[in-house]
Formats: sequence, structure tokens, C-alpha cells
Amino acid sequence: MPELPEVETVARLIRPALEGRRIQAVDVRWLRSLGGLSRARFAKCVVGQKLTRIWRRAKYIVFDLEDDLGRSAGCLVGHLRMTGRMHVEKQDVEPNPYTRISLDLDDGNRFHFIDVRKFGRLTWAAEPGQVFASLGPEPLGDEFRAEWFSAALRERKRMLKPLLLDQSFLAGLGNIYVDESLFRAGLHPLRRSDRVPRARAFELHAAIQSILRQAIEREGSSFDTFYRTPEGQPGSYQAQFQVYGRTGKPCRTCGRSIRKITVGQRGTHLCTRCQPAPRAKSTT
DNA sequence: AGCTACTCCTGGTAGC
DNA sequence: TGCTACCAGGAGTAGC
Repeated sequence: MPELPEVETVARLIRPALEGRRIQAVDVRWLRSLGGLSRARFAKCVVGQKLTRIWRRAKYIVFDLEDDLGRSAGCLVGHLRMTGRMHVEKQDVEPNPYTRISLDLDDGNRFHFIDVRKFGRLTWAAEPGQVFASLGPEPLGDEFRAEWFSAALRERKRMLKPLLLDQSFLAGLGNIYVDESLFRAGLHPLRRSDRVPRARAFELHAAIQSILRQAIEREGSSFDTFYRTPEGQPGSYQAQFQVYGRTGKPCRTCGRSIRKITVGQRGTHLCTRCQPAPRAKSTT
């Protein structure tokens, strides 16, 4: 599922084809992908506007818009959720059957928002700040410091896994990179955040940053046909997975079989030797 | 405050 | 082979 590295990869991929282009028409094939806006309102806000900048915040992709007088005209805000994809191709290419929203561009190309499971969104907002107000820091941004992280973990008294998935705590991680980060730091997903020693919090902080950086370098992870872009090659970070999707396979560090448990309705992968259980009880 | 359950969705797969 | 049941899950929301 697209998380920060995959979303960053998509933004980088589509940016050159979009920046500077003007939107000439829109085609909304699945209304709910607009996240509550009507087709008419969406079209009114978007058609005729110029795409000036494509950027990422957390797992959102933002398309800044400008009207023909050069004034700000709000922005498109996209979220890929589980199966969303974005790409640009020639207007005469037959669109993918799962295309939910298309934008005709002034250079003969067409932008497509494709989403098999329809969880994703592409909507218009006057102010992106409104959408982002409740998001926590960017894990690769300056405000995400080890000292802050250690203190924030102590303040919250939650299990590590749901806390790291909480976008208002830290914005951009999803199921895969949380599992991988916790493994790298040797922390059990059920461990309470306020019981993580300071040195361990620093290790987790470093693990999150280094894993995200490596994943971006490898253009994210793709292990399923849903997550591949038609024109771009799939990412390759999945080859680096230590625990995610490796249930029953030997831990690459100690050899013990990787286990899968459920935490907050989410599949959670771990090595019970490298990530000891929070209580004395050993779950083998 | 933090937890669980439920919702939205559909392709893939396990089981019969 | 063909059917059914269940699984994956990000984020929002409701209720305890």
C-alpha cells in the first residue's frame, strides 16, 4: 500500500509532466473519489487552472493551482490509500478500466487517477493547510528530531504500532514501514510507548529515517500488481523487507520464524527473538 | 485518552 | 471447474 516512499516516488514521476500545464477538462467516473465534492463544483474549481507545483505532505500529493491571472486558485489534494495510482499519458490511449478521475492537459496529454478499490481520493481544496492541520511531523523533515521523538513517546501511553500508524503523531508511515522500523530497532509492536528507554527511542528514530530514505532511493516497494505504475518500473525496496510479508520465513538476523499477529486490526510481522515481548511472558 | 469495531471497496485466493 | 467466504487495509467515525 502506498506509504511515504511510494507517494514521494509518484510525485516525482508525475511532476515533470504536470508542472506548467493547464487543465482543459475533467472526467469524473467515480463520484466518491472526489471526497464529497459534486462533479460541477470540482469542474468549476479546476478547469482552466494551471498546475504550478506538485508536492508531497505525509501520504498526500498536492497540486497547486493558479488562475489565468496568476492568482492562487486552491489546490488538488490526492491520497492513494490502498490501491491508488497516478500517471500521465497521451489522450488517445484507452484509459485503464479502474480510472476514476481524468484531467485533460493543454499539451495533448491526460492525467489519470486510477484506483481499483476506490478508497483513494482526489479532491479540490481552497487551502491545503486545512487538510493538513492535524498531521504530525514529516519523518524526514527538520522538525522530526530524536529528542522530540523520545519525549513524545513518553507522553503518549500507547502501543508502539498503533501510535506509529497514527498520522497525527507522525505523518507518512504505514503498515509496512512501521513493521520494518520496529524490527530494525528491536522493539515489539505491542510495547507501550512510554516504556521505551531513551536510547531505544533514538534507535527507532534512526531506523525510521534510514528505512524511509532507502525506500525512496529504491522508488518504494511493489509486491503486487496493484502497486505498479503502467509506465514506470515498480519499486524494488520489497527485496529489503526483513519482516513484512515474510511470515514463516527465517529471520535474517537470528533465524527464528517470522510471526504474524494482529494489532489494531492490522497484520503485524515480527521476530519474537529480535523483538522481545513487552512482558516477561514469551510468546513463541 | 486510548481502545475496539465498523465503514468504504474489489481482486485474489483458500477451501470445498 | 465453479462456487462461496474471507482476506488485504488507510483513515474517518462512533461508542465504550
